[in-house]
Amino acid sequence: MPQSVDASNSHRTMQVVNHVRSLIENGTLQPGDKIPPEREFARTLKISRASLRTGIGYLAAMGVMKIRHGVGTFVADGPPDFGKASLSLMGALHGFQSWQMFEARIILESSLAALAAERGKEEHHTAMAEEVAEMFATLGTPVDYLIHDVLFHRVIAQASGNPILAAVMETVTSSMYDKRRKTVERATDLRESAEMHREIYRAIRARKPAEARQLMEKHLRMAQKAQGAERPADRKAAPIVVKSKRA
Amino acid sequence: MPQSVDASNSHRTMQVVNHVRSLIENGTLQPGDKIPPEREFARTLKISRASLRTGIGYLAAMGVMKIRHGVGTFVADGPPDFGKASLSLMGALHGFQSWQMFEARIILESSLAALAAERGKEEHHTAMAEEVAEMFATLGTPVDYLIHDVLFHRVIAQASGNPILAAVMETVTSSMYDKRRKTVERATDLRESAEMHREIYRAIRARKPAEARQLMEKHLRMAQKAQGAERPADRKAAPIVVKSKRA
DNA sequence: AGTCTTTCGGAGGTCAGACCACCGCCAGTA
DNA sequence: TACTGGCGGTGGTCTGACCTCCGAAAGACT
Repeated sequence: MPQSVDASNSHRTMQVVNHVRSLIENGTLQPGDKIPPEREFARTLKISRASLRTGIGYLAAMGVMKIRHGVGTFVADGPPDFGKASLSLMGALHGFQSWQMFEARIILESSLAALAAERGKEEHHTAMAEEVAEMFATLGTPVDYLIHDVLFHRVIAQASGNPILAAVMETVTSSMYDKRRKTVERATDLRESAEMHREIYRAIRARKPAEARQLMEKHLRMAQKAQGAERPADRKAAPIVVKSKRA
Repeated sequence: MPQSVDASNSHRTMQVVNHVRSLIENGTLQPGDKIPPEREFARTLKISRASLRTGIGYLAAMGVMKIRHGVGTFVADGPPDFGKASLSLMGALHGFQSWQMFEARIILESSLAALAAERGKEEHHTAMAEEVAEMFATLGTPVDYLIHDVLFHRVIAQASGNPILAAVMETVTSSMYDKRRKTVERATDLRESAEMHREIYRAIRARKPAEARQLMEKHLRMAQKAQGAERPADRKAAPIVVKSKRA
């Protein structure tokens, strides 16, 4: 596949996207930078403002740009962020199952935990410890507990030193957030959960990858069970379709 | 979807996105379906055609819709497909390293191989065998070889029975395609590569998850080395930023 | 009759310019 | 000093006309 990008989008849109891409690649545009106002930028590229906006919109949809009404348009600066929304849409569209989400999460996060155990720095350990402490402190308020739970996992992703995997994990987990928030409400054993997080933290801090991986896996499987999202017995295979890359 | 999604997008755009989402969720819109012409759809939603287009563009950027100039706009039907373009953009933006790509790929694909060994159906085995055969048949033409290489890995992803992981893998690998194509040109040991694929196939067919995982990992590590994308010695930690979910 | 060519309608793509909505800042006021 | 109103800049939306592309029906040629 020579080209790249997708065929779906039209000429002008791609023109904008590619222009921005080159600006980023040659360092002219850095994360957090503000791009020129639409009117001006459009004049520069010699296209209408409408077309420019289409292109910018495309980039914003992919999380590369952040638009702030009345302020300006900026290059994304925070941690990489694939379209969070996309997964939930895709889920509805392709009928992703809950157990598949968990499976993906288990695979990603246990590896992430192992990597974090290998590479985590002091500051990561500190951050993790703080979140664990917060979890114990919020055992009484599930909603708050969840926040620190999520944060804890996020720190681990950071500590793994692999932003790609971290971003993927973020995408997957964020699409489960809503469901978790409901489940957490009637959770009875937050204490046990917190305990497990603490163990994971210890394994990572002690630089024991295998142990961290195993504990994380155990933790997530338990969470999966708590949410009744186990994989059902065997299922019919989906029709095997291995499309050529060509559109 | 109560929570965030992203703050980046404006009222009308989200209106369109949410409308389409509900149409998909309640089954009115199926993969492959054609949505009404822009002018008509815009009238239905009581918004301008321009705004409608912004929303549709957003969906298209995320791979949920496919737009065909002069024909119409359709709901994506093929395998799930996160914005292929996005990763390469994000890569340029956040400076993803080659070794990180490989690391992600190794983690994903070895797990995928293990799952495929557990769940692969006859048809998957058949398809894999075919691709392996094709690989041996195209040892002399690297470009063609690569095609079947990619296809082989894709079948494994299919066989894993987890479309989410498959989609993620696809996103990661597709962003490496270009580089691989160059590397393959001067490859001297395609035969060895083909041989490894054959072994992986055997392990999967024999339903030996652990073995399949290990072989896949070995295979990819070798590919990584061939491309000189190993992880350098130790690096400075990135500043730890754990943003709250709230925008 | 069968096939190639032309035409045309429908669908998306682009454009221009006016006007609306939002945010941040600064001057003026209490 | 602290509050408040207004202004300028920036993104958001609308209208409506025109362009380009694709596919199929209609017509012409063999």
